[in-house]
Amino acid sequence: MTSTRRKAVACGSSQRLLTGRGLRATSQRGLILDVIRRRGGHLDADEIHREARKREPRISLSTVYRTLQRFKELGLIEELHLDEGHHHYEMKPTTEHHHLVCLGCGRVVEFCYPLAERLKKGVSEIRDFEIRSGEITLSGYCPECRKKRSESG
Amino acid sequence: MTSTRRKAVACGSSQRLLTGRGLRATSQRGLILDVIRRRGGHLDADEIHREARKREPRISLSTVYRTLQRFKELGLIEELHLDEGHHHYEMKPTTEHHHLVCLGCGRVVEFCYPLAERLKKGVSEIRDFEIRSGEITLSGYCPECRKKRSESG
DNA sequence: CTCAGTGCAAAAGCTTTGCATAATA
DNA sequence: TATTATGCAAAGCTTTTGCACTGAG
Repeated sequence: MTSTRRKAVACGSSQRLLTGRGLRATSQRGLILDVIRRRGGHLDADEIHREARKREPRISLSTVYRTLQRFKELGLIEELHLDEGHHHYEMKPTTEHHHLVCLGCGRVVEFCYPLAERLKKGVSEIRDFEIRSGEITLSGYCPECRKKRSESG
Repeated sequence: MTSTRRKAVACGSSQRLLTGRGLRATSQRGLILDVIRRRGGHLDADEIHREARKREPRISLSTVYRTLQRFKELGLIEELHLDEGHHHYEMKPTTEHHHLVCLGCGRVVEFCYPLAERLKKGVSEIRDFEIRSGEITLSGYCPECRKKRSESG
């Protein structure tokens, strides 16, 4: 117990983040958390897996999925439904923000908007609900793509 | 051309709706449009297929998917990203509305909110974008489920 | 030591696609 | 008649699951 022996385990801060919430701190979980945190915005499971593999080549895609699931349950990350076929994930933001996707270049812009707060005031259907989460997804064309479109089409 | 012969084809109004936009009017398309229109709210592809089969048992799921794709491109219907694994579709609403999903019973409540309009005014990141569509998805607990939850622990 | 977590492979959804046939314009 | 649309079956993607093994507590 008092030895100084170390294993490849989730590093300091993430270790506490995990064990403090009843999860075992494994190197994989620490790594996945770090990948999401570092990139800072809407990664999908496959991207997270590819990135994680660079540092721990044997990590499996199922571990990524299972971990994302746990993190989501803990409220550590958020699952986004930006577009079609699959999900994106990002660290739970400290200030509530939402996403705007450019239909031309795929670029994602974030913007702040206190959703629940505003809706609670103005929308009667919502008053009696206990809102747990909310997501705005906008799509449109950014200035550059709008320019390209008007030139070529 | 002047004959009175009729085939099983998309009925009156939907026929014009389709041919007027460069699509061929087929019985399947008319049927699918009718199913979505009648139910009036967030059906998924499989539900549409099952419903359509009651009236035209040979209609295939791929036709449903291909048709939904076309309708979406034409702006006839809207694709919703309410939750996890798959999409929902509904007629393009005349008044802009969004969705609130109960995490307890799965019930979906609609509410009106002129999204783009309000955001354009208040959110600087959005000003230069040409917004094409926007979707708010909220989740939470409805009054009944909240009650159940507080009773059962 | 015990049980949660992992890797692997296989399965399970949902959606798309290739191809021959059928129907529309 | 020239395309476009359909049905069927097969493939493609993303995500989940079963199982034996490993590692955290």
